[in-house]
Amino acid sequence: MTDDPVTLILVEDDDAMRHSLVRTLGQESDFEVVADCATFTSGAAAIETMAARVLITDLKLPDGHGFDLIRLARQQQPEMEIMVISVLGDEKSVVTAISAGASGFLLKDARALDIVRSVRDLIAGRSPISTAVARFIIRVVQEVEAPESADGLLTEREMDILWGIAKGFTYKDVAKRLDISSNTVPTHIKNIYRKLEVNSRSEAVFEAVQRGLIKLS
Amino acid sequence: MTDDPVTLILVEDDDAMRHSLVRTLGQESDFEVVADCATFTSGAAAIETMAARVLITDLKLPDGHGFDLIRLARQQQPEMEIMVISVLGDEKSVVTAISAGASGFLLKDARALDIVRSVRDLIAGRSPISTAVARFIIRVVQEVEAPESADGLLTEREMDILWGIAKGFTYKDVAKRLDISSNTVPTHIKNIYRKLEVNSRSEAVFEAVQRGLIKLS
DNA sequence: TGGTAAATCCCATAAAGATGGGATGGTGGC
DNA sequence: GCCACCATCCCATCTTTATGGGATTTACCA
Repeated sequence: MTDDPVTLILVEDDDAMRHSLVRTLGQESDFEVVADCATFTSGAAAIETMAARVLITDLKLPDGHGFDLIRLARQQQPEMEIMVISVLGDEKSVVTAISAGASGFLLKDARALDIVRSVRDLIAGRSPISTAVARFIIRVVQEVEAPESADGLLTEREMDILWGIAKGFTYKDVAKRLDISSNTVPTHIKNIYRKLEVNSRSEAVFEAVQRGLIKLS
Repeated sequence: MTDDPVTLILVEDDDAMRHSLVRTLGQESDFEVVADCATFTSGAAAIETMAARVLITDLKLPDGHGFDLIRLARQQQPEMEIMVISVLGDEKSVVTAISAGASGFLLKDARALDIVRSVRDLIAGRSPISTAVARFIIRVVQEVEAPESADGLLTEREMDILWGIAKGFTYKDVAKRLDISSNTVPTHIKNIYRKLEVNSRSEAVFEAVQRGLIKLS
């Protein structure tokens, strides 16, 4: 079967590296490098003017940041898969690139074979990531999904009340929803304030979110 | 140089798979499998009684969940590197395992060579992750670190006010802090409410946090 | 130049909240 | 059996909010 070729836009300022990539990728019969750019400007122009399946970009470009290129691509062509090939493997670069929209991240020491396979991984919905940078990504996940710390501080009933005020309900509304007297609500509120060391609804909500007592969305 | 051997605890209920792993890992002269267990119970016992550099575990065990084994290991031996080798590659399993403390995650189709190299990656502080599961991890990072979306919705001044009410200040307090009339504050509040489509301070705070307008901590 | 948006100020009123007090019944541990 | 904690209810008072109006200045953009 002759599928549509996999179209690629390549942005890499180092000439030797770029030529090498073009050659490597070009040897694949079903790959087609539709644009190879050495600058942020030309890369942005390519993204804005021609459709492609994959964007491969460096992060350090002479006239702009690769991050912005990634964001532009996300905006212009949401279906495009984005892979970073960079020497920058520090935590900030990695996390920023990923959160900007990159789905793959290879360090520049990757070999030719790895790159072709990585592109195939990418278009198959997988995410090729150099092991050296993956640790940074994992750390983010661990920190974020962790907040099992502060629980049990508030009682179940107090959580109900808290949820109600986060949603902007009045005492009366909350009382009606929980089917209790509207006189009872202020009592719980008082206890919540004492426990969270606050003294207003908005501060309580903020504090509760910060402590992970209230789950967003 | 003769370093200390890399000690490993292996937990895998499938006999064939476990024997294969023991054989593969044992062939490395500097590896030492100090315990190979087929159940959650024996795995937990091993973690609690003997020190090891690396834990390799399956997720699906006959008498308990691999997640709990990971948490136990984190608790008992924080320095231990944890790698999951599993057939379960769904989003929930992956994210749960990672946030529980795993630093590596291989699907079971990985070849012998990959496993040895992955263990070496792991003890070197890197994170071997199968490309197929890496996408899930990336998605978490993208969702979490993303909130660059709704910005510019509120003006700078409105953000000042919003920050004030999140901190529990009254209109008067906010006015004093920003050195404006206390009559001006309600005006901004009204505009904030309109823009966020809410009608109380607490709801505004909640909505603002949810939209990423207010950064926590 | 005219229009729009931001930021400031003012006033008034009804609604809701914050906070003090006190009280009852149930549950679970020591 | 007593004590601590939870959940419930009641009341009163003062403060703060929510919301409606209307107004001015500045600044930027079409």
